[in-house]
Amino acid sequence: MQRLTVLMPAPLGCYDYAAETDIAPGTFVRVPFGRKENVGVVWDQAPDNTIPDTKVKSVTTVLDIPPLPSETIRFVNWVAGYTLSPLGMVLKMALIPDMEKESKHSLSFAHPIPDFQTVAFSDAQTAAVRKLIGKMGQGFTVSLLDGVTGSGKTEVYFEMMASALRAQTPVLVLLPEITLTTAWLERFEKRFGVRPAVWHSSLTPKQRRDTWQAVAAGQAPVVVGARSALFLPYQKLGLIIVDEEHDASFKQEDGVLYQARDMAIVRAKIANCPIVLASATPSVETYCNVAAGRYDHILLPERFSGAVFPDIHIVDMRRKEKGKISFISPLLRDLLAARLAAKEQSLLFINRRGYAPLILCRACGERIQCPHCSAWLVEHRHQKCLQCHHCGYTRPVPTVCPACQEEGTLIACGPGVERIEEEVRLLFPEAVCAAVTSDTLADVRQFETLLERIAAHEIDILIGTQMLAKGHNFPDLTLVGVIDADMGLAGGDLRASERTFQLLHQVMGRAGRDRKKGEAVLQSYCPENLIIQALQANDRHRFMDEEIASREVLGMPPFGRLAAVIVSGRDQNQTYRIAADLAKKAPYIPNVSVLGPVAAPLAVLRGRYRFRLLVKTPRDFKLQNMLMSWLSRVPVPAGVDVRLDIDPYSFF
DNA sequence: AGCACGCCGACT
DNA sequence: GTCGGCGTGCTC
Repeated sequence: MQRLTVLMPAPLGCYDYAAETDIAPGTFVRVPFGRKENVGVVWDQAPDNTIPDTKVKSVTTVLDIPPLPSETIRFVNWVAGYTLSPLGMVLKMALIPDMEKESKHSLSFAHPIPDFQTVAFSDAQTAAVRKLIGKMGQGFTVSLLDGVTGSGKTEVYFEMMASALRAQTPVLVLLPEITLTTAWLERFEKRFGVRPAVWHSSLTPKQRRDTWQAVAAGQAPVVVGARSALFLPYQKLGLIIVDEEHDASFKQEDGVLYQARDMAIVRAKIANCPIVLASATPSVETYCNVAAGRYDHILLPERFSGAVFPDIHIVDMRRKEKGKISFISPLLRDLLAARLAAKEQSLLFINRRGYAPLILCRACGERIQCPHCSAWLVEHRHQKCLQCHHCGYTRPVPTVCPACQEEGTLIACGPGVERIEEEVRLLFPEAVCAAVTSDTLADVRQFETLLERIAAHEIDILIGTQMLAKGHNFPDLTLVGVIDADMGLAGGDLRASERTFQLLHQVMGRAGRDRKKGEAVLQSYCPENLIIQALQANDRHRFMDEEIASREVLGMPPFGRLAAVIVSGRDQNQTYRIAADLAKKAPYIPNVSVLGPVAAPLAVLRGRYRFRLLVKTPRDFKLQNMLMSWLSRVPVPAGVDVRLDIDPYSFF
């Protein structure tokens, strides 16, 4: 009898089992677990000799499923160790729900044709292509493909993919979920003659199963997916592309907390293959890695096909005439009118859903709050209700103030998409406008229908959130208005400036992508802000250099490392006691600081009180070991939850 | 994560 | 007197 370890897709570690013969790691097995039977994977960990033989049960069946590749096993181990998540939780991300269910016909994706379409390149693009292709088959390398919107980044990395396809090695392309649209897939099909395999959260169970099995069988030459596609069972990856590398949505914020861009680099290292990060506005982290010589920098300097960055007008909203409640400045109004006259399209960007972010009583000052979260309720006039954007709580709009019972004293404060839409309809009743937020579009299908309507010029003025900011090319769109350019800076967290800069740069890039030169209007209450200035000058380096300098002075990432400890519970006092106990028992290590606890910015979320501690360490510090030994010395009662977020992006 | 066991409120 | 609420504890 052999003893081996089996890992199951549950928030647990490995369990020991007995088997007649040795079974190779990666093999799928069925094992008794509690009073049930589970599917698990034979793991590469050593058995635990402290478990007596009497407790060890036997493997029931060896399943006829292609074994998990050893690279996937190593990757799962690495991610679990880095994020301090239970191994089985990470394994779960690498499997599909009904592992035993067999697809009727094992699906294989058509092989993309490397030379299906030949593309004419500029000199800069040709040089970039040559450099990138030179990295194929040379082992692990990281390159930043850095080029503004319209510089032809996609076409350039398509050439590198063609090279991987000729070498018969699978390719993974990671995209932010929102960019993964028909438009991207059509571009791929035009270049390679077939559609790639796709992987994202809204696949049906059958599509999921078919695709997983095709990847495992080596029958998916190209997979295009959102972050979870990293965990598919690739046999021998030849290339990874991470497009829109700076996008904050690569950070998974629930379950296992991981940064998919960073994990993609780890995955490439394990596969010993090249990885390319592509962006028009690289993240501070990536920029620093380039500066330090860790990543190769491949620059595409100009906009391809003569497209140019728009002319930018800054409007100081502080000089607005008193008493007049208008969110659209006279300049923006005039430019919108000119676009309508010229039969061109405009986009108004406001990154806030609903009608107004706050309802205030002008008699008693009451602000209507969510009963479960420390957040204001947002008025949604279309749905005739107030909503909490954090927990989903909904209530009707009250007619009297809930605090002082006065009638007709409640006023809506600040703008949201719906309110801007209302103002636009008032100003331009003849224009066709469309509000675009996650509440007006139920699914990907509707979003794509809308994109088609925009492309067909059925809409004159678009009003929307960041859904509209990313990677959609509308040739007739020549004006972008940013209603509140300072909005994203309010929270003041580590990456607020960076995110705002990237988002505004991206949304302004929507204006005048082809031929026509566009215009952009930035409405700001703080026009002297560096971000606004750098955007106006179209000078990314000015912003980045300053941002990097300030991170360096403060020892913030990537010059130092951060980990957040989030303590939550229904009992405020008990929760705080645990958080305080953690702070008291924090180890003293030179250059390592433990800050807090402080009430989280969202102090109550879904009825749970939340306190945060922040660990700040030097760049090369072994954060995980310190966290593990620290937390093991603090007993946590049931009802209180302690979560770790390594390299946090969100500070709520 | 499941799925038990276990101890307190409204029902035949 | 039982049915069932979900709090806590275990699964090799």
